[in-house]
Amino acid sequence: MLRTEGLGMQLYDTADLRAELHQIGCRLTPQREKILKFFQNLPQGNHLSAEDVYQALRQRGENISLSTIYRSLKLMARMGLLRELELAEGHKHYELNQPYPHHHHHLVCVQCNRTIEFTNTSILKTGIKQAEKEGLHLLDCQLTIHAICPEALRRGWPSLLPSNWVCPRALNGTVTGVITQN
Amino acid sequence: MLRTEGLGMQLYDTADLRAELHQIGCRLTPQREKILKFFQNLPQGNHLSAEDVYQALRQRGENISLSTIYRSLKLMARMGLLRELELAEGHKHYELNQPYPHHHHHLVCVQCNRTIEFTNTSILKTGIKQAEKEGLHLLDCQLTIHAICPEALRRGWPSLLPSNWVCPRALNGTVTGVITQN
DNA sequence: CCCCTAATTTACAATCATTCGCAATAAAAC
DNA sequence: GTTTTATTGCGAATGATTGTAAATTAGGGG
Ligand SMILES: [Mn+2]
Ligand SMILES: [Mn+2]
Ligand SMILES: [Zn+2]
Ligand SMILES: [Zn+2]
Repeated sequence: MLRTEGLGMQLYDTADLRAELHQIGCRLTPQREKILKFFQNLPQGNHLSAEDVYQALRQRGENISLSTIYRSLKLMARMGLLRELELAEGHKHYELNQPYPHHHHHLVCVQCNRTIEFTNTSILKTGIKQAEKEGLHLLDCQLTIHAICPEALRRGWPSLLPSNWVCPRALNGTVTGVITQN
Repeated sequence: MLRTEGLGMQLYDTADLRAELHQIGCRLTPQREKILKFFQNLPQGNHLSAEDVYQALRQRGENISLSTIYRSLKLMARMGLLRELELAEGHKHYELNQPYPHHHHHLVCVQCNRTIEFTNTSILKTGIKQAEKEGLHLLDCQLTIHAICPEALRRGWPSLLPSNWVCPRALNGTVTGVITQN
């Protein structure tokens, strides 16, 4: 569910989580609590796969099974606590769902997967309007801009690039935490 | 590559396809030609998986292997002839890439997968602007609005719905061909 | 036309993310 | 505490997609 309050999920505590879980007939478990807390303490701009979350928690000594990670991520995405993203990599990524005005979108290079976040309020308005027009309840609204680094283009993309070729921009990591204004 | 000419892909014929394939060191094969023609003759609003394309062509007596379908769809998406869509179903969908002003976006119910297309010119402008700002080459730009039918909400979503429950709206098919104006 | 070479197709195996089945465990309602 | 039923964890299963290697074919140059 798209959250329209002005507060971030950081202020969403254990009691709130329990309440919201109970509302839909679910229970608060240590696993669910830890997973949500983990996302709440993650720096902005991280987009993690289920496997990423699994490894990160395991390193902290938490031993939550991968199945449970998958189940929890899906549940929390449905509940609107997390956002499920389809970037360009063959697996889903998750981030904390930050309501308006922190709601944002993604620009991603299909070659190096570098991902840049940006905000744009009119897009959310479009989503609200379209859902209302069709009589549906809005859950999320994501503009994904697929792009390609000029370095890759010069090397012959969209033909196959040499399998060992890595986009130089990928070196800064595949994710930037900077949210640029529209 | 995002195509900005005013013509639809319908007017993209065999010679054009050959030329564009040769430009990137690829060959024109009967398989590729048939797959593109298939999409060019598909009614607006269809979003097909690789398996869908495979079955449809097979029914027409064309025997193209599933592997080839996968590879061709990916190649043509890279070339900008097709658009690769991440709707809500666990597999990719493809449609003919219609350049501006036919460029459109999708509103999809995460329960019944009903998909509604709509146009909005300002979103494409946003995509162009963001890609330029970051110095990347724009490929595609898709607003995907995730929503839920009120019928599903009333039945308890986001808790698990009875496994046999089907959204009544799914009966009209999961896709509508109508493009509504923004 | 014919030849040559590299691109492509094909059948099939393999991979990878994700889900499922089920016995064991543990919330939370009473 | 007891009971109920959601949840976990494990391994197996699934399903979309990709890889492999041999056979085929497109298309450029004679
Ligand atoms: Mn993000
Ligand atoms: Mn469409
Ligand atoms: Zn790149
Ligand atoms: Zn629905």
